[in-house]
Amino acid sequence: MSPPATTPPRRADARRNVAAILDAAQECLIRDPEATVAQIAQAAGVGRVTLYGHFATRTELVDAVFERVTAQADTMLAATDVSGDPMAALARLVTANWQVVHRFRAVLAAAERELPPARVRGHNDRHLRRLTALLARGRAEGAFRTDLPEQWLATTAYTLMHAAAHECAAGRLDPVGAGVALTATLTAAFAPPPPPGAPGGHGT
Amino acid sequence: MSPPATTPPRRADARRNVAAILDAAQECLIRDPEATVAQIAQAAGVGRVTLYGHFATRTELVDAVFERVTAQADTMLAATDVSGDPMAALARLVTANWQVVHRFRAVLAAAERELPPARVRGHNDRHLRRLTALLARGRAEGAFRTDLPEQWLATTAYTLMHAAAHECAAGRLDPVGAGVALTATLTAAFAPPPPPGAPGGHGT
DNA sequence: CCGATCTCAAACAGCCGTGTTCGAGTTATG
DNA sequence: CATAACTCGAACACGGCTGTTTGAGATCGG
Repeated sequence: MSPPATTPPRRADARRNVAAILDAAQECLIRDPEATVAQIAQAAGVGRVTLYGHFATRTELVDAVFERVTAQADTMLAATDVSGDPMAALARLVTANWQVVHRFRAVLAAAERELPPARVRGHNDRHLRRLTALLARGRAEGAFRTDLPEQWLATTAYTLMHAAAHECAAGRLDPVGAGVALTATLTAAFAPPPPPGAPGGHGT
Repeated sequence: MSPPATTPPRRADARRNVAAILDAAQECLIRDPEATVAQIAQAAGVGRVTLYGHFATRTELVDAVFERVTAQADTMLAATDVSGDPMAALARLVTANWQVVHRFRAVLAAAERELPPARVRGHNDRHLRRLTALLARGRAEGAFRTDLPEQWLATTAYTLMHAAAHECAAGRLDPVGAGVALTATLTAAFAPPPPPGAPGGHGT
C-alpha cells in the first residue's frame, strides 16, 4: 500500500513535512497557479518523492490546499455582520471579502483549473450566497437598485474585488486605497438610480 | 532556408492556406487560449507541417493572430464618437469597446500568456488611452467623479466589460442585456457622488 | 538501542507538446 | 507540360512534467 495519505502520518517529522508541503504549495500556487510539483517540493525543503509519499497526485495536493484556503476564508468571513442598513452591511462584507480575494485569488484560479468544477462550486457558493442574500434583502428594502439582474450585481461586486486585488498585486494601488475605491464604487453602482425628474444639471 | 514566413507566399493556394490557418487559429484560440498547434492545423484543414512552413513558431502564429485581431478591433472602435456630453460618450465608447472584448477576450488572453508583454501593451494602450482621455475630460467638466484615481475608474470599466463578456459566454446574460447592464452600472459608478447634505432618506 | 517509520537522490516510464527532417505526392503557373 | 512551389504523413529528437521504483540511509519513539 501507499503511505497514509488519508490517514494522518504516525511520526512527528512526517506530520511536520506535510504541514511544510501545504505551506509551500499554498505560497507557490499563489505566485503561480501552474507551479510544478518539483518547485513546491523544493520550496518545502523536501524531496519530490517524499511529497508523492503524502499526496499521491498533484490534483490531490491542490485539493488539500484548496480545502485549507477555503477554511481560512470561512474564518475571515464568518465574523462579518451582514445585518442592519444594507448599504453599510455591503461595505463591511465587501471589505472582508476583498481581503480574502486579495490573498487567495491565485489559489482559487489553480483550483478552478484542475479540480472538478463541482468541488469548487460547493465551497464557493457558500460565500456567494452571503452576498446574494444581502443583495436580495437590500433590494426588498429599497436600498439597492432593482433595475438590473441580481446576478449582475453579484458579478459586479466579485469582479471588482478581483480587479482591486490585481491592481494591488501590480503595485498600482495600495490595500487601503483599494478598499476605499471598492466600497465607493460599489456603493454608487448599487444605489437605486434617481427617477427621471432629478435635480441638477440635465444636459440640453 | 525556411519557406517564406515574412515574405508572402508566391502561389495562390499557399496564400489561401495562410488565411485558413489564421482563421482557424483565431477561432481555436477564442475557444481555448491553450489550443495546440495540431488542433489549429486540423481546424484549418491543413497538415501540421504545412502550418510550420508558414509560421516557424507557435509564438509567431499567435503574434499574427494578435495583429489581425487588434486591426479588427481598431476598425470597430475607430468609428466611435467620443465628443459631446461625457456620460453619453462613455456609454457609446463602452458599448463599442464591449463588443470588442466580447469577441476577442480569449485571444488577448492567449497573447498575454505567450507574447512579450511590451508587444501587447503597445496595441492595448491605444484603446486604453481613448478611455482615459474621455475620463480626464469628463472629470474636468464635472461629469465624472474625481474622488477616486482615474486609473481605478479605467480598471473598473475594463473589468466590467470582461465580466459582461464572461457572463455572456456562460449564457447567464444575453448580449443586449449585457450592454444595458454595463452602461447602467458604469454610469452610476462614474457619476460624481452627491455632497453630504443630499435629500432623501438617510437612515436612523 | 533497536526496529519501524520516514526521507531522498537517481533513474525510469509514459505522456504530451514543439519543432524538424524526409521523401513522395500534388498542384499551380509560366 | 514541365518545373518550381507547395503539401503531407510518418517519424524523430528534444524537453518538460507526472508518477513510480529502488535501495540505502536518517530519524523517531518505545
